[in-house]
Amino acid sequence: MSSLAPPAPTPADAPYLRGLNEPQRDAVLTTDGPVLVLAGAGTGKTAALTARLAHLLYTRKAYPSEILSVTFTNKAAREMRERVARLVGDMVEGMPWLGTFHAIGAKMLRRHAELVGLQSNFTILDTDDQLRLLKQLIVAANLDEKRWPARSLAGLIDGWKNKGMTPADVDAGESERFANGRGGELYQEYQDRLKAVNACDFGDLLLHVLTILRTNREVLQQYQQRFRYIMVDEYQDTNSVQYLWLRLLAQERRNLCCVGDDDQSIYSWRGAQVENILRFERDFPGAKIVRLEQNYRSTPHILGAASGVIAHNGGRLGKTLWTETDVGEKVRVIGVWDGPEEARRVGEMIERGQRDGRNLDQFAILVRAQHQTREFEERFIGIGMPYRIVGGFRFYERAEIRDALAYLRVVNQPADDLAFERIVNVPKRGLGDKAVQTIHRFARATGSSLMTAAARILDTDELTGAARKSLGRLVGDFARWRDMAQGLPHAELARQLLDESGYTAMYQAEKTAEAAGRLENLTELVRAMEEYESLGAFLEHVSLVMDNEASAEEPKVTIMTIHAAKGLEFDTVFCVGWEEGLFPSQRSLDEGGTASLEEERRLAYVAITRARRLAVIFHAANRRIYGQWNSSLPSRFVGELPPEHIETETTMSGGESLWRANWSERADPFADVARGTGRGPGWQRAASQGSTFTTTPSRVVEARASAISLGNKGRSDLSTGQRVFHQKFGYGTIETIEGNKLEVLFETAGQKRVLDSFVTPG
DNA sequence: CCTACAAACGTTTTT
DNA sequence: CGTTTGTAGG
Repeated sequence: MSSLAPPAPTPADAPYLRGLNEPQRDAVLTTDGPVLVLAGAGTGKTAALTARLAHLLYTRKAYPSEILSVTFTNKAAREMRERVARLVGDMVEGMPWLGTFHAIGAKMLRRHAELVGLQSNFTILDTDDQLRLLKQLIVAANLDEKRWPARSLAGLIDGWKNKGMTPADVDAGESERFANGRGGELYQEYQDRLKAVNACDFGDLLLHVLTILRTNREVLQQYQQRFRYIMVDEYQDTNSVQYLWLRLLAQERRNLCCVGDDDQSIYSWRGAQVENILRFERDFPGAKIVRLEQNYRSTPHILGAASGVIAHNGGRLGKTLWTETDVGEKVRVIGVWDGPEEARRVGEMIERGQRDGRNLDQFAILVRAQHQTREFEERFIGIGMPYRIVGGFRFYERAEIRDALAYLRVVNQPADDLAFERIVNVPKRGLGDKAVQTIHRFARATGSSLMTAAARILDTDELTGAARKSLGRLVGDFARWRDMAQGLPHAELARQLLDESGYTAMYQAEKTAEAAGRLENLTELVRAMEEYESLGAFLEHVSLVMDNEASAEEPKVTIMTIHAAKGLEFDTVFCVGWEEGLFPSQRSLDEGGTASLEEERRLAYVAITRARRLAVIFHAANRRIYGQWNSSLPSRFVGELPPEHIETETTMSGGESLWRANWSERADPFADVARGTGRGPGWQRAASQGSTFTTTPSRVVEARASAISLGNKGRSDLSTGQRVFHQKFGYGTIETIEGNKLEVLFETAGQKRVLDSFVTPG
């Protein structure tokens, strides 16, 4: 720590305090003891947080490595790192514990993996791998995968993990939620399988660490000592594991500073507990509460509109946002006929803004659900308006990226069965279901990995000529790539691997725009690899951190979900689709009760408060859902906007009274037009919609894995001259036995070499 | 084993 | 409506 910054200046005129208001300074300077910073939207939360970090470093209250600083998203972590660097320079380099919960969890878990039965080079599964594995378990448990989809089991397990529950904690009642009470059992099996392949999923990164902290006093103490100060961003989004984690770590020194806004809690569906923030004072007695209420972002009308909506929620900690900026424009509320018109109007307003010299980067369209982006995409393509859609598929979620990573994972760790399975027949090399099943069966019987099983099977006649040749080539290729990995820079290795495996050729042959895009992504992937020390380091990064970094090219309109917009701000914000059933979403209305309606309302609050200068809210009278036209009512949130802060307009004849009447549900002026037939007259030139969230199935049927390794030892129940049955070759007589390999003279198939695990005494 | 076609199926938000 | 998943034929 020789490179520490200049001696601490007197706090009052420290550079990092410049421009901070009273409460912000308070938050920065109250370093010891528990602190809760209630930071309303746009109140300079990040500024305060980074200044606080700088303050701790500057005054040498802690070394960079002694501060635990967690954020929720990678973007937030990156931003904080950058901003701290601006204040304290390279010192930020020495902050290994600044990152997302998951990244920090992974780091800790790698150090203590053996305490939960993993090796430190464990792989982190993506959702796709996770689902494939669960599906296998469900099929193996003789369950109908239609009736009990892997997806819902994944959701359940995720929920349990978010609550800090290991399989042992799942009681009968919880277990009942899947396959008539077999939920807990499947959870246990899943964890066993993960351990067997030395892998863990996202939830494990937190849960395993919690288990380690709970069961290993020395480890806990070590971290309690190390982290002199703990800071948590977006505290309202923390779930139970994260909460338990923090409580354990902060217990000793009690220097915990949490920053959050209960009104912006929008992740309860992912296990986040607003209660965490609501009960902070009880959890940490003597906690200091700091309120940041001066808003530096929006105009009074925007704040007034947002506050009016959120005021309908109960159980808030309560804040009064105020601002010194000019009144500005009222929030515009525009009622349109249908979705396409909504897109058209938004486009026109942006074009007008452009003519007034505004940059396209200053506009954002905020949607409730991903599929709403289509309408705008179509319209913008039509009028040549540059746009960017944030969210959707992350870079590392794209098929080609995951395939490429799977290849690298197998090179890195040949026992990575899930990765192997993913690419064994990609590109198509004649190793279909049947071949994979054979490999699987053998791997299971011998307790070895798929790669090992594949290599052994080559010495037999289990696979037919073509498949055997193909598999042999693949196994040989991997052996060669593993050798190459020793000498070659890993980016170069990846390049050659993708080439020699025929993977790039597969897309080159396609000659579609989509394939070209995929090839580009692969190039990008290889390029990104160059920045990492080792293949292992890269794989870690990619599974945790890599996201679509919108390379700032030309200015574009941003289209994204409200969730994705949290923490961002734009000059002009279009809040679209404010209709009952869409926003608030039907689902939240159906199942969640008031709690989830309030969460929707917080979303509305988040959406409006993204705007600096102008917020425009749209609602359409007709919308197409599943290709069917439906008439829709304006969202109840529209009615909750204080009239003095809004200006309404409607493009339909009859003026605003139309939708007001509509909303009150007395007379529905559109009823006979649209509702009756479900199909209106001539307005359906609308865009399509749909969704893209389903995964490629793998049809590997597998029984439960045997934990016993047979190695090369043969079975004791077989002897030469014995009659045996083989699924493919029928009955035959054993001629020779060599370890686990048999020479059998089959009655119809003739002499074959087979593996003992494939025959039964017959 | 692969390709072509039909039939369900699903639509919130994501580290 | 679009997608993915299952089935029949080559």
